[in-house]
Order: sequence, then structure tokens, then C-alpha cells
Amino acid sequence: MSDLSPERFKLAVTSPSSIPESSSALQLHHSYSRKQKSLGLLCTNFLALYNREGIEMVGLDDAASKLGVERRRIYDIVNVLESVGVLTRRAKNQYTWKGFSAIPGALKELQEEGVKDTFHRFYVNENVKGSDDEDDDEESSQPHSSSQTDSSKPGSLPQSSDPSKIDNRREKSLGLLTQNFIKLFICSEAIRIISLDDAAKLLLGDAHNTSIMRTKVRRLYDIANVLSSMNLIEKTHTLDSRKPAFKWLGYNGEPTFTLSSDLLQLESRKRAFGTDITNVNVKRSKSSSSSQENATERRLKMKKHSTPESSYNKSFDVHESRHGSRGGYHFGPFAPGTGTYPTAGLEDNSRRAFDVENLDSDYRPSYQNQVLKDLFSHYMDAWKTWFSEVTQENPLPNTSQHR
DNA sequence: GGATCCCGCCACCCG
DNA sequence: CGGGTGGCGGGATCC
Repeated sequence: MSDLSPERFKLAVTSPSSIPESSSALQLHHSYSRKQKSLGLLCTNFLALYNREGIEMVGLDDAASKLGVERRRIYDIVNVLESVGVLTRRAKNQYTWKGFSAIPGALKELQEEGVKDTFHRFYVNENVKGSDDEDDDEESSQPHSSSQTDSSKPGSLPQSSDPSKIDNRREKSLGLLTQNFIKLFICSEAIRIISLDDAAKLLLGDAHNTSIMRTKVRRLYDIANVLSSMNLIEKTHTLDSRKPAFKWLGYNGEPTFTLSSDLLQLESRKRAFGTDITNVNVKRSKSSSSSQENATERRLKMKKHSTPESSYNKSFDVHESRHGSRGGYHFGPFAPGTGTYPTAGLEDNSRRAFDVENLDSDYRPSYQNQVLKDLFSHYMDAWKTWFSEVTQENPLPNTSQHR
């Protein structure tokens, strides 16, 4: 009982009031702020904590306590990080840190897988279920119309012996969802920007059931948050409508944060390490009287600005792929003619003249569902438009690397 | 009013 | 069985 008292966790952390600069910071301490507890922020801190030299093991307990959050949240982060190779499960509660350098390889694999199963598998043939190499997870969770036996309301009988239940678990994991989400971008040139709603529809065999959709979208938000903090994607909005959506940025080299106390300091300000523990006691409750405090906390993403030395400037400029110690990594072998994104490496435009028109027929995944076909067509059109514009404006892009 | 998405209950899995 | 995992979705927040 008494042990429930959050008081015991009180840390002598320098008053969170350091939240800073902005306006009336003198506002009341508490004030539950959802933003300060976002998965994205947590992930940023997680990375700041482990993405450094010397790190090779990551313990969940350790992470949870250091970051001042419940374990549950760590699982979320770890699962998506693992899906892109940054981490690998070693044993229970134990992960091996692979680092950002493992991302290229992981993406490459996803891309290949994607071309193979996620897309082709659909219409080429029911896939050869026979040789199940195991190798690695996957098993795209595609067609499965999710339990057709109107599972909606299982009601009753917990039929523990539900066979489909077994891998159904894995099938719905955050990790797999993350991989499939990423595949949407790297396996299809047509999708450069996508709203989570559309992503959910595409990833789900079909959109129907509103409830399923909502849940899927929630998960995608979770994923998007951590991928954003890794700078693999970025939030924007669709070109046409004003709908919010995400853009694939891809991996642009190790952030190499040589960060030391500097960044950490900054981090602690964004999401005071120990402070949140204190927050635990302030969990959201509508009952917070006089909730007039505008928790003006600077989001100050470590965008552009950035310290002189710690060049973590996530400049996604154009210099990409090309030489890369071991095997250049390039996105897009799936791309029609080349394998380069006009955006990223507008270096080779010679092959850019490929037959855009022919594209959809060759690279469009064929979903049985009409809705999805339309959806994809929509993306395809948008892409064509965008592509031709880019091509026009940069008939012959000079070399990106001016070094 | 939607877009977001935190929180934590509780089903699962595995030793 | 017990404890580590981690789906899932209610409902609070943000904008």
C-alpha cells in the first residue's frame, strides 16, 4: 500500500522548471502533458542513451528505469527498432545493440522480401507454401481477411485451441507491422507520402471494419513516432488534400552523434529523465482543476540547428548512397528504370526516361479488392505527376556531391 | 471535431 | 504456475 506512493520516487532532479525559455514557464509544475510522454520523445531519449560507442547490450529493465517509464513502453520501442535491425533480441530482457549501421541491410532485405511476397505473391500464384525456410520472420500478413469466422465477437468460449491464434499473434505484432509499413515505401516508387489511414487500408487486406481500422491506425501512429525520431520518416501532409501523412526519408548515414553531455542535456530538458517519474503521479485525469497552464514546452527538435561539433544535423541532403564502405546501399532496385529516387540521388538521369506509363502494370501490387486498387492507382497518378515535375525541373541535375 | 496516441488491463507465451 | 511480453482499444489531449 504505502509502496504505491509515488513520493518515494521523487528525485532531486533539477527542477523541471528548466523547461525553459518559452513564455510563462513559471507555470505550475505538474500539468499533464501528453507530448512529454510521447513514444517519439521516449525513443529519442532511448537512442541518445544507447546509440553510442561501447554499447552492445541493452537491458529492458535498465532502459525502463533510466528513462523513467514503465516497461510496457520500452517494448514498443524495442519492437520497432528490432524490425529495422537496430536491435536484436538476445534473451529475455536482453537485447544486443546493433546500431544504425544495421539499418541499410535490414531495409535491403525488407525490400527484397517485399518485392517477393508482399507484392508478387499476391497475384502470381498463391506462393509456394512448401519450403518454409525460416530464416526470419516475415510471412506477410496480407490477405488474411483476419478470421473470417466472424471473429468480431468471439463471445464466450475462449477456445484456447484456436490454431489460427498461434501465429496470429506474430502476425499482428508491432514489429511486423513496422516492416510492412516500411515496405510500402521502399517497395513501391509510387508511394512517397502516405497517410496512415491509407497505409492501414493497404496493409490490412481490406478496410472494412472500422474498429479494426482504428486499431491499426493507432499502431501506425506508434510506429510513425519512433520511425520519426529515427528520422526515417517525416510528417507532412498529402499533396492534394491537406491530410496529414508521412514521407519516407530513408537512412542517410549514421547520425554519429558524438554527442556527449551536450545533447544529453538537451534531451533531459525535452523530457526530463527523472522528471517523468514524477509525472507518473500526474497521470492524466480530467479532474485537474484550473488546467489553464499552457504547457509551453519547446519541442525544439534537434533539427537543423545543432551543435557545432555534434553534427547530428539530419541533413537529408542529396548525397546519399554511392560509396558506402561495404556495398553501396541504394534504395530502389524496385524502381522501374534505375534504383534511385529522383529526390535523393538525382545523379543519373539518363535512365530516367523509362516508360512511366507502363509502370503501373508492372509494379502495381494487385489487390483483389477494388478499393485498394483505386487507392493504389491514386498514388500512382500522384507519383507520375510528381515525377514528371521533378524531371522537368531538373533535367540534368548536377552532381549532388559537391565536395 | 478530427487527428493523435497514452495508458495499462489482461491475454499469451515460455520456462 | 509465475513472470516476461505485448495486443488492444478506451478515452484524454492536442490542434
